[in-house]
Amino acid sequence: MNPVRDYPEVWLSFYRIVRRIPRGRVATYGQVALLAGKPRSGRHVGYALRALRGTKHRVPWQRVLGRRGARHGGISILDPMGAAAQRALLEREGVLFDAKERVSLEEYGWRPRR
DNA sequence: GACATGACGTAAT
DNA sequence: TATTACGCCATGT
Repeated sequence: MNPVRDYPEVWLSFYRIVRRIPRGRVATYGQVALLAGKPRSGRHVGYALRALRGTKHRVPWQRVLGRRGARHGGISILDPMGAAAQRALLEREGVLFDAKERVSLEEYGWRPRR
């Protein structure tokens, strides 16, 4: 069975959005939720992405960050190993973190048209 | 159905 | 800028 296909439809809509985030750019959970038509379901984007651990998929989950302020994003994964993995993946595609473990959304934020 | 949980976000302090 | 408080809502129990 396909581990992704069998997830709830809401989650699939999140995955569709996340797949559109280009290499080297990042989005926030709230942004993904908004684009998926669920303005106040940012938390659930995290749920959906967490469910991908250890599965075969093509979802660039590392490009989704939590809001750390008006212009910054940061890792929200609770598991330290997962957090380190996310940072490593992002740095490998050119996304740099500042001294406070934050990413500038001005610089790396994904700004989709429509 | 009630209740707790959580990879969130915003406003208030 | 940092911390706290609270709203939100799909899932799992």
